[in-house]
Amino acid sequence: MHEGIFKQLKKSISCPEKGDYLFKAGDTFDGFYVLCQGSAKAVCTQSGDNDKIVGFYHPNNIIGLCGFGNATYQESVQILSYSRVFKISKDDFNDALHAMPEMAGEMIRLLSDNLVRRQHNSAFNMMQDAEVRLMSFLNELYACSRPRSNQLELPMTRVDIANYLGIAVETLCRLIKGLTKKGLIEAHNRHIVFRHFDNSTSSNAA
Amino acid sequence: MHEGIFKQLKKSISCPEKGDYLFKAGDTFDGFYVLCQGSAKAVCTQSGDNDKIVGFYHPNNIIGLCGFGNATYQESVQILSYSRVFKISKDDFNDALHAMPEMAGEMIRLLSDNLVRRQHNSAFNMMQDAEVRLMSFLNELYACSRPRSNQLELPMTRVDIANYLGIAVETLCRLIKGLTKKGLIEAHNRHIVFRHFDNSTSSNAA
DNA sequence: CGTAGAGTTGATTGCGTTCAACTTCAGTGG
DNA sequence: CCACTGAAGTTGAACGCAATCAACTCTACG
Repeated sequence: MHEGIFKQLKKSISCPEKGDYLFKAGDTFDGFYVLCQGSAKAVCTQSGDNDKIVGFYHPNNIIGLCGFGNATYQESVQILSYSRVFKISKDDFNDALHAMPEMAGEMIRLLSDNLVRRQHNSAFNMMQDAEVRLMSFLNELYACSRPRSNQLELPMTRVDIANYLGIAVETLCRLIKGLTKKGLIEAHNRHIVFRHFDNSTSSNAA
Repeated sequence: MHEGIFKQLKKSISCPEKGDYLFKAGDTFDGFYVLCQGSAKAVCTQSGDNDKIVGFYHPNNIIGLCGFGNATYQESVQILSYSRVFKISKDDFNDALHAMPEMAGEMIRLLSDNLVRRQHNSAFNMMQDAEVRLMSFLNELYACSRPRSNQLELPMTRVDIANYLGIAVETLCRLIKGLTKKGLIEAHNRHIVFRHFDNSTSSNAA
């Protein structure tokens, strides 16, 4: 969204593959990333043995803002599909902060936005039942995919989705089946067709 | 936590009473607050009719950071008990940002911290069952209360706690009963006595 | 063709919700 | 000071969503 802010900054580009980590939780924070193409997931290692997916990243998202706080990244970010990312190093950013003080405001706004988004998501996840959350998740993914048709290719596994939504994989499976039975979507593996856009906002002809 | 950052800033003080609002969701953002004394709750009005408590504020917490994003506050903050708050206006803060560019870094760190905290809370709430969440909630309240004994006076109602934890009031009641039966706490109305601090610091907390 | 991971289905169990009734507490006015 | 009132808190019974366990199919890829 606010990726434009960092246009003027010095940055390095790289093209990580599926499975690669941009960084892991606990690594020393040395900069943040702009995802230009591809997708990634953010994982937190909770107390104990099990991980929790706290979010997915899509093109134009900023990755690694969690690291400013105490100088180490607070989540692990793993690439889901071949991606292109810009990296803006901490030092370059700090230099730019002094050269262009108006960028501080932009960064503060960006962080505040992220804070609000997480807050709303958290509230939403606790109030709505699993089916509503799933449909909302799919709609958000759809919106992020620069839709050219009423279709969507999921970049992540069922296990990842279930983990993110806080439900069991089996439950997710049954929910997808339920949505299909209701005529809202069609799902073949990771290919999703939306069936409720017949007359509403979708602008394309497909 | 980072309240010290704003020591040098121009600020106005006020003493809101229980029930007062510092601001409501949708109000024009004109500054943020430092809670010096008392307590407050943050409420989000979700789509529909029902509200959701997304957090409680304790002394030294910063309130209103959610407003930087799109120039309006994104939550309503209501005072729970007689409080003292500093307000730092948006304009004063922006002036200070130009005068002391190092403050930008501090603010960015503060926001990043908040982001991480919300993220962890969100993950925690989705993974743990209600009893663990409640005990964790009580422990956090205890830690925020500058403990002088193993006791705690809850500033909020059962309804508020249940709403925040995402459970029914009746469930909360039964959980408290359960924790009491286990010998972890004693609860008389809003007065809580912790019974598990006898020998170890906290083996199962956190 | 064979294997391992991904995805699906069925049966059973349990945690937390809902609804309804009740008790306790705090504040108000007579 | 006591009686009244409404909010806050508690208890019980029944229901339902989602978890768990186990078995199975499908898909990708060597």
